[in-house]
This record gives sequence, structure tokens and C-alpha cells, in this order.
Amino acid sequence: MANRYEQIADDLRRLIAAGTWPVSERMPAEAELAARYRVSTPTLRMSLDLLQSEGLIEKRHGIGNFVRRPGQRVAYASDRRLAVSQAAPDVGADDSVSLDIAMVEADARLASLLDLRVGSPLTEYVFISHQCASPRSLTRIYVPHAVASPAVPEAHGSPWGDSVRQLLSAEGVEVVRTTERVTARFPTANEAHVLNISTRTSVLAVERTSTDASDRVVEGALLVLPGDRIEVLFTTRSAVAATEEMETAGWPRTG
Amino acid sequence: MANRYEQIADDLRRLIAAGTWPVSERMPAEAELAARYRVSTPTLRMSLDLLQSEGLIEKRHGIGNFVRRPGQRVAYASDRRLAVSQAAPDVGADDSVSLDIAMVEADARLASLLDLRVGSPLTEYVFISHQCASPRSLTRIYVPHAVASPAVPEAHGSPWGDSVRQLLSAEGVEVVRTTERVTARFPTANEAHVLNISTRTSVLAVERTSTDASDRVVEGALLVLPGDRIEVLFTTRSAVAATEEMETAGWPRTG
DNA sequence: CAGTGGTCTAGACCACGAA
DNA sequence: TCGTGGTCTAGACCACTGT
Repeated sequence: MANRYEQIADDLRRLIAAGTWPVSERMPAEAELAARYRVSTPTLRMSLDLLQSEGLIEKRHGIGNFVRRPGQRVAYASDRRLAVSQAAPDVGADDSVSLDIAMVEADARLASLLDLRVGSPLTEYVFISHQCASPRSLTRIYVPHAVASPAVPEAHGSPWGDSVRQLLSAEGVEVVRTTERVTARFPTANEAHVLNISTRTSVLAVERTSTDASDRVVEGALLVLPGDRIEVLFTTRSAVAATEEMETAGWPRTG
Repeated sequence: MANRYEQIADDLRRLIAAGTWPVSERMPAEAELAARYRVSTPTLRMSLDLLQSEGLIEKRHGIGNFVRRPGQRVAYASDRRLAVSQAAPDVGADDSVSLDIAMVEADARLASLLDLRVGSPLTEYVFISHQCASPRSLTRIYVPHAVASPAVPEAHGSPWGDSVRQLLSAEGVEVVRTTERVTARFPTANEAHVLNISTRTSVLAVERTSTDASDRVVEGALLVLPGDRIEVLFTTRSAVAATEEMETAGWPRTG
């Protein structure tokens, strides 16, 4: 820990943890902090870069640097029963989910995800969940018109697009298998803008596809989940345990 | 794209993609690149920082900057059948897995993970997988002595510690449920050192616990997976489909 | 406008690794 | 020792935001 900028970052972390600057209020200007620590501005900015990439502060050009609300961690779970039980305690009055619907054509990436031709017509559902007016997750769901005609979900309380699956179910589309592919990366410029995070914070990128009995992809989803706000949960039961559970519980057939 | 350093990063990306500098050979010195682009060294270093965080280059203090081998992406899958089928095409002669075994006592974090008291004796298995002599994944597995006495796995071809589960199985410990908790974050200094990555690249952090029929945690695992080299796969079958598959396939009982 | 953060300069000196 | 990347300076000027 010989580096000056890491020492300063440590000190700032301590001050933030101690509540020196109220959440959502301006920290001292960079020039003032630099003077206080007797370093040049580029050095101080290296420290702030560290804090920003850790999600501790939020920088607003022309306004100032702000301590970010710690924000509870929310779970995304493939297993719907888990999602409910785990997410419930975290969902408060400040949480909300917005939904936009659009008609789009499959580009190369979506065509590959959904196993369709480029240009195939799709319905796009974009869910953005918020906590305390601050964006927390981005979920984009694509349903081929060949699978189900565009429709508007009645309620959309889940940030993960459960309501779209309910739509499918209502149209008689039965999901037999769901596959999730999870990677860690940085957000694109657009994703960072929508989620109001820096392009230097890690996000979980989840590609989800749901298929029916004939292995047709009936839903593809792209989720972008800031790593410091969201975790992904998976549970695998051994064959014996799973079978017993299902038999005793009368589990619904689709996730 | 007005920023000079982003323009330069773009140009360097293009040059790297074009194979201008052979993999694992030195790029021109930063001072030379700065002169070539007619910028100061801090500006050029901002460009290199971008490439580094994208995993495109590797910086070695006192030696130089190197283009990183693109590296095939490998899948970690909770479902063992998937892990085999997906990973097989990627596993070449240059892949290897090292294993170290140690006796440790549970710290606060491990005690919480394994649902034990702090100080409980554990066996620690550390798997590091390599591709072309370059580290690719870090898996730390902890087995309480109360569950199984320390033992050395015969083979350890899997980077995810399957051999430890085989050990457990051989001792009559039956895994009934496996839970995985996935987050995106930056590696700790130690993790970055072991994996030979920068502390500014995203990694997937997986916390895995396996429990037996009495809900006792028999294995806890901490996996650190560089986001640009590894992806995590999960598949969920609907109850009906899963039951049918198991009945017809005579699936083994433990993962 | 004034004040903020964002970018950039043209150096300096230090720390590391190899010869 | 030498060449490399790592850190740091003391400014300058630009871009953004609210008044």
C-alpha cells in the first residue's frame, strides 16, 4: 500500500462508511479533496476511479461526486420459487419496474439467440427495475411473432420478465427447458446510460432462452445486472430428491 | 468519440485484431506509442487501461505490454452432463489443472458458507486450471473434517473440483442439493495475482454449497472465473420434462 | 455566469525485471 | 546497468450543469 492514490481511496472509503457525506449529497469538489490530501488532481482522480468502479460513488459531470446509496442486494433466481422467497424481503415501497414494448426485427445476435433468421419479426419487452428511483436492472425479452402475437402483460411486478412467460402460458405455449448463460463483463455505453452506472463497473450478463417440447425457442432474454446490486442464484437437486419433491408438492409444470 | 484516448484505444484494438503484434510478444513501449500518436504518456496509458480491462492485453511491469491469446471460452455448468458436453471441444492438450491441498480453520466467511463455527477444521482443495500455461480459473473447495477426513483425489481433470465430490461420494456422503450464488466483481489482489489478471477486469464469483439429505453442508466452494474466459451455464427443466428424463435415463443420484 | 468534473500536457522520478 | 511500466506533478483548457 505504498501508492498514494490507494491510501487516499482507503481513507475515502473509511469516510464514506462513517457517513461523513450524506447519501445523495455532493462530496467536496475534486480540487478541494486534492488540496486536502496535498496531491495533484490526476492522482486524486485515480482514487475516485477506484471508488467508482467499486460502486461506492457516482460521478456527475458538471455537478459533483456523490455517495451512492448502499442498496440492498437482490437475487435473480432461475428457480421461480426461490426468486419469490429470496426477493420478497428486499422488495420495498421504493421498488418499481417499468416496461416498454416495441416491435423489432432480429439482428444477427438475436437471430442466433432465438435460432431464427435475421430480420424475423419479434416483440421486444424492456423491463427496467428501480430502487429509490435509481435503476437497478435491465431485462430485454424477445418473443418471435411466430410463437405468440404481441400482447401487453397485465402486471409486471417481476424485474425478470415473468409476466411475459405468463403471457406465453396463457397462449398455450409450454416452456419445457430454460437455459441461462452467465458472463461477467462491462456494460456497453447504452447499458451504462440506462442503468446510470459507469462503464467501468462489472455487470452480470445473462442470456436466457426458453424452449418448448419441440425444442423451439419461445423466448430469449438478455439481462444486464450490476454486480454490486444483484446476485444470481441457482439450485440443483439430485434426481432422487427432485423427483420426491415434485411428487409431494404438485409443482406447476412451467417455470 | 471525441476523446483522444478512446480513438487511440480503437486504433490499437484494430491493430491487435489485425495481428500486428504476435500473441505473447511485446508491443512497442508506451513511450514509443505515445510518440507515435503524439500524445503524452498518461493519455496513452488511459488507452491501454481500456484494453487491459477488456482483457485484450496483459501488462508486465518492467517488461512490456503483451497481446493476450484470445483464449477459448470455457463453460462452467452446474449440470455435470452439460459441463462435459460443452467443455469437451474446448479442452486441448494445452489445458491442465493443478491441485494443492491444505488443512485450514474456518474464518468468519467460511464458517458462514459452511454453516459451522469459526475455527472448525477444514480440508482446503485449491484447483487452478491453465490453458497454454496461463491461469484460467481458481476453485477453492472446503470440506469440513466432520464430513470427511482429508484425502487426496486420484485424478483431477475437472477445474471445478468434481474429484472432491467423487471423494465424498466414495465416503458415502450423498449430495442432495447444490446451490450456486453468482456475482460479478473485481478480483482481490491475491486472486488477481494467482490468475495473472489485472484487478480491473470483471470476474464471476461463484459460491457453491452442497448439502446432504439432512441439510448439512458437506462441501463449500469459492470459484473465481475471469469474465472474458469463462461462462456459467444453467439449465432448468420443467417438472414434467425433468421427471420423464430421469425415468428414462436412469440418472445417477449425485451430481 | 461560476463551479463542477473530463481531458491532456510535458515532463519527473520510482519500481521492476533482465542482462 | 538499462529499458520497461507505475506513479505523480502543477498546471492548462474543455465540457457540462444550474443560476
